[in-house]
Amino acid sequence: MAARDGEETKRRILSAAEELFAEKGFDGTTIREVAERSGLSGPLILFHFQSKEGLCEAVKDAIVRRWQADLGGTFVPKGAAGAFVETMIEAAFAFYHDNPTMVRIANWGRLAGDDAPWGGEEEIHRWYRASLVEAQRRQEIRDDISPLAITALISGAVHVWWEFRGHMEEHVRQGSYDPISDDAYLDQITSVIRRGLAPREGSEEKEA
Amino acid sequence: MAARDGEETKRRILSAAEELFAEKGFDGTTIREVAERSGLSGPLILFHFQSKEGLCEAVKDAIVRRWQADLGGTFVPKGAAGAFVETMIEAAFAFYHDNPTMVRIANWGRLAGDDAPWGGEEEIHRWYRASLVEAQRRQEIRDDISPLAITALISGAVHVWWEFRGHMEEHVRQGSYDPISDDAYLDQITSVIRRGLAPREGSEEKEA
DNA sequence: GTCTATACTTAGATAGAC
DNA sequence: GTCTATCTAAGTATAGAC
Repeated sequence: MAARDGEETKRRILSAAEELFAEKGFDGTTIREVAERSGLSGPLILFHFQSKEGLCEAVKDAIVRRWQADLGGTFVPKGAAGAFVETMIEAAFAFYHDNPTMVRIANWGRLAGDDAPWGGEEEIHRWYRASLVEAQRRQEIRDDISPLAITALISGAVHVWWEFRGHMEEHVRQGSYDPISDDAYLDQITSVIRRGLAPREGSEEKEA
Repeated sequence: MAARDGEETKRRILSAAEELFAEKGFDGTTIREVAERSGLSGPLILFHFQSKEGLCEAVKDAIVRRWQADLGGTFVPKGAAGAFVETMIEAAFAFYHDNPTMVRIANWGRLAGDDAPWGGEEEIHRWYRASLVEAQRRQEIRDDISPLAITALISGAVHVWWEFRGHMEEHVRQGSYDPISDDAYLDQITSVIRRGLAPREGSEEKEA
């Protein structure tokens, strides 16, 4: 069926596999399913990627590569001085929005015990820490909260919003909560976190 | 091997299965593994629970039942008026600490697309919402943040701390962050969230 | 209630023709 | 490079003795 073009074939396989791995996890996906979705045969997949394991690694590699090519765009605002916390929340929020399959594949992996950082992740966290420490030095945010706690608080607020989405929608449907939009949520947590991190005296910051 | 006591046998099976489901997920666990860990035979497991599916449902049921029996203890502080947000953070934090297998099994399920609320979860969320709305009415916390956003912010901060633990430890190990203790994290996020939710004027609350 | 033996199904992977 | 046919291993589940 395919154009007898190795590179194109590999791309097709990777694309189908990434979708399926995101949906059902690595263990929950069979080579046959990847074959079906890509319109190719199982043995051809193994021909190009040696084993299922190899296919998984290739998918992760492809995601990381794509992500790194994109990093300049998403994370570059290193200059943004005063509003670093807002920038960080926004970037995390946008990241989850823009990379759903990567997030889901990472989630499957983490549950399965894979705690190793992905691709350029370390670099980003070092940048987070450095920027937060710098903001603390400049008294732009409180210095009695550790950078790790700030990062976790922000990551958590964003993670839950996107990853518990269906679950929270159930609660909304049952009348436990009133729904709010993505933008409203982003604004509201930004406001809470920003005010919660504002230094004690004087520095009342203007509200958005 | 077992004492030919059906109830005791079921308990053993459920216990082994719960551990394994938490570790590896439902799909990632085989009946043979449950048999091995419980010291019983595969067919005996199927005799008592009909199918693997039946075993999974039974494990979930057992967890929910245990949880509900415990709810009075963990979540009862309905009286705690002023400090509701603190109470809520503490309860969530303690819950993750005390119920690791339940949390992991719920995580596997959610990733696999099971968004239905568990057991008495709805009740708890209705209580959250009601308590938050009441606190807003009393002007104890800001009323421009939706209860859903507050719940998500708190759940997220707690979720990430326990569920990204190994992952964050990797970042600490690589020098991206300085480590902090569970208690320090709990104190710090409580402080940030509490201050972030404090009403605008006058009501400067005393710090812990 | 519990086990051993085994049937049936599906997964990953290989052989070999084209 | 790609497919069909097939092997082998592993999973769920059943049969039937004890």
